[in-house]
Amino acid sequence: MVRGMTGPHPAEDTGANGVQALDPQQLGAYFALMEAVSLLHHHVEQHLRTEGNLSYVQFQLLARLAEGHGQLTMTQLADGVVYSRSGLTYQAGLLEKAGLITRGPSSDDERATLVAITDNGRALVDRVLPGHIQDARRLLFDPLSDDDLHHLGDIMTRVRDHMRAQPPRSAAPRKRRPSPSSPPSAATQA
Amino acid sequence: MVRGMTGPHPAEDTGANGVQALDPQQLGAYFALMEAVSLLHHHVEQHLRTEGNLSYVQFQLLARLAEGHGQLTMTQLADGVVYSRSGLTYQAGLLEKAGLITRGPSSDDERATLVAITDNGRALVDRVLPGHIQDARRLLFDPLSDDDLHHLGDIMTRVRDHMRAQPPRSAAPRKRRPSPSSPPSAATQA
DNA sequence: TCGCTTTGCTTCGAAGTTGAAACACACCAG
DNA sequence: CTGGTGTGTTTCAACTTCGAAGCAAAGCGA
Repeated sequence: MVRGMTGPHPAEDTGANGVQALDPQQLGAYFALMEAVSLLHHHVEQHLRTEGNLSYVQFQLLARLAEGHGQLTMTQLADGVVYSRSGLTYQAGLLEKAGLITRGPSSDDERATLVAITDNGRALVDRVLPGHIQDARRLLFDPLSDDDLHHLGDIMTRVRDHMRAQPPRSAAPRKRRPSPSSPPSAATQA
Repeated sequence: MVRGMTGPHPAEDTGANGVQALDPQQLGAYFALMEAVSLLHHHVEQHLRTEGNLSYVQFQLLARLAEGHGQLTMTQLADGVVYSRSGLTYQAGLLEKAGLITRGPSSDDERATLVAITDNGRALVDRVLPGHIQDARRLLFDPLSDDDLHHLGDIMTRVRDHMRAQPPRSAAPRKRRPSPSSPPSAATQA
């Protein structure tokens, strides 16, 4: 995709904006990555839908709640899955109505809403996860060697952590914009 | 991310469903991949929006039209971008109204709609692409070595091609596709 | 304690996305 | 040619998603 960019358009566009050459290898890797994940996402979503009537986001939320056995606030949850807060409110409403999670007030912070997974929710995750993993394995890992897998995990972990260092997407300050380098703290990772 | 699955739950769930062990390395790579791309997608989307008032999908469509200098049908376009056909109709409407593309009938096939990029559209892509690439470079390639980059491109290209081999997402047959709950009578196979 | 700012969440309206159904043409067997 | 099926697009209604605005509690300095 867009490989033709180096054709009609000069690759060395060092003109007014001083952009470096558009490395075709980077372009290729970038677009392949985006398309592959897009395809993977669609397949997985379809699988989750038929298997447990869940969207990928809902699955992520449940999985996140299932791994840590404590409760999480809405914000922690939203940041954990790269999702808007209002969107999370909506999804949490659905999941609660389906009896998969519970929402309750926090004694710690009167404003916060603590979300916890129910037994039903946990059961659903347990029921759906194996198939989900198999799906991902078949689509993603089938054409990869063990070495590839290792390298991929290593690379994407580094990239993810690098991106997490950027200000979290849902934390856009609402009144003032502090310096563009506010350390998001390792709260998410820890 | 769901790493705890190997804890309370036996990793060798070879029970009723015969699922193999959920390889934690695969899990890690998979979730890191999904989250990283999700973050990347959000950043890029925001950039494209402020830079050229485009969504990522719209950019993809224009880029795809810009690289090949011919015209594409709606279906070709939708498949190329991993997008629903109805969604493409909507986006094409916006892009056409913005004067970035043109839609016209095909002389070849009376049903088809041929989409072509306009000079304005091409100019917009040229204007936005460098910054887009720089963005991706900063977020994605910054923490990677040349070797990593090479490996990543290689891996994702293979994965993408592997997934493309699966039936394209928008090609679900429309007639003989009774839902698993519709036909109480065995009318499926007549 | 009183104000002012920040933070956690929800509500609201607008925009985007999707699959199913509707259309219209293409293609093939008879 | 005629009927039946397949294919390319759009329309439609329902659902999701998002950001902005709103509300309430927390934090902080005077």
